[in-house]
Amino acid sequence: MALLVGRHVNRIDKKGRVSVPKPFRAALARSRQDQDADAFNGLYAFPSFKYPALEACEEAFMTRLAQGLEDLDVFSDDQDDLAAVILENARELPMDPEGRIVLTNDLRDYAHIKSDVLFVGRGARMMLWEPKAYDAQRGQAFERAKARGMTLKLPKRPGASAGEGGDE
Amino acid sequence: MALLVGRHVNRIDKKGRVSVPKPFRAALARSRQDQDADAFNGLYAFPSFKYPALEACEEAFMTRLAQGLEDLDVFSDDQDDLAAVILENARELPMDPEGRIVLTNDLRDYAHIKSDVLFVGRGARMMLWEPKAYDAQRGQAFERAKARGMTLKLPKRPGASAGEGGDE
DNA sequence: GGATTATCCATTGACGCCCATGTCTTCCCA
DNA sequence: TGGGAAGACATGGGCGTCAATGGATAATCC
Repeated sequence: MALLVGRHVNRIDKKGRVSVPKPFRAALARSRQDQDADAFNGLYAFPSFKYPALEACEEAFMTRLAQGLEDLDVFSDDQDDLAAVILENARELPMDPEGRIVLTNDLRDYAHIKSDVLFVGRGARMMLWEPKAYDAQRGQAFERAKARGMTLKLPKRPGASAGEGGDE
Repeated sequence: MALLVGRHVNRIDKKGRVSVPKPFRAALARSRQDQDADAFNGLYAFPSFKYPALEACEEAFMTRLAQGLEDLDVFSDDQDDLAAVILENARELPMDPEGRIVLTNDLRDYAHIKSDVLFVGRGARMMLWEPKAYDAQRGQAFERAKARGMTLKLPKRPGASAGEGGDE
């Protein structure tokens, strides 16, 4: 699985191209080694239904979404609907030799992206934001987490033996 | 898992670099042997919610966080939100051949770090402090611990509403 | 054939790598 | 037991390389 972390801002040129940040490309490339050598080399992008932003991921992740449609044990009906909507609205964005993608107009419009794109690492996937729109949203999320005094409690993974607890 | 212990102060040079204490580097290197040979060589750092300080860890730790988000549960709960906020605010800090990292401006500002960095071992991860801020915080923690001395000795029972921050 | 898309090449600015210096501790031997 | 040498680690700076960006040319689709 790719490990996408942090934020990066890149500019869209007049041909509509924007570089995927190198750390993300590297993480995706590493992840792609474990998969089909002939997997699609690019990103899958679709509108986020929670935010005025885009979600993007590698092929493996989309595959899991598609499988969700076949496996109702894993997904609730609501989630099943969601997966369908996502797949319908998703776009394949091929990457050029320099690691750039071109956002389609519908995607750009949805996220109100004009000249700059903010890439936000979300672990297995990433989000693409109009920078100012993100600022408005993100500050809140950060303050919420802080206010709730949320502590770092790692998800328990079956089989994981790293006995690392929360803080203090 | 890395075992980080003790405190070390190092100076930031005018290029923004600061040496990760040798004992920490050694512990991380040992831990890294057990993982992917091509794992990211550096630290992941993100703001602490509880203190004006930074948390830093190795890739394995961040991967566990990301895996909490990886499942396709779109209706995220508090833990997922937290993981997301952490991942968004985290930064990859690559290590140069001399074992130095460069703190980004946002990270430095958050912890009010200027010229010196205090590295504090925290077991699996470490904290990065402005030295004076740590002293102030530590004094308070000591007083708090002293005041609570008795109750802290009580074993924590599941279901017991230990009005103590911690989990929630 | 015109427009749109993909590959190739050039520029530039940042940062990663290499080497030099400084400082502190430890070890060795008189 | 003290002085000096030597190693280890932190620190400082110069330079080459790479990533982001811009543009030109070649391929593809309608």
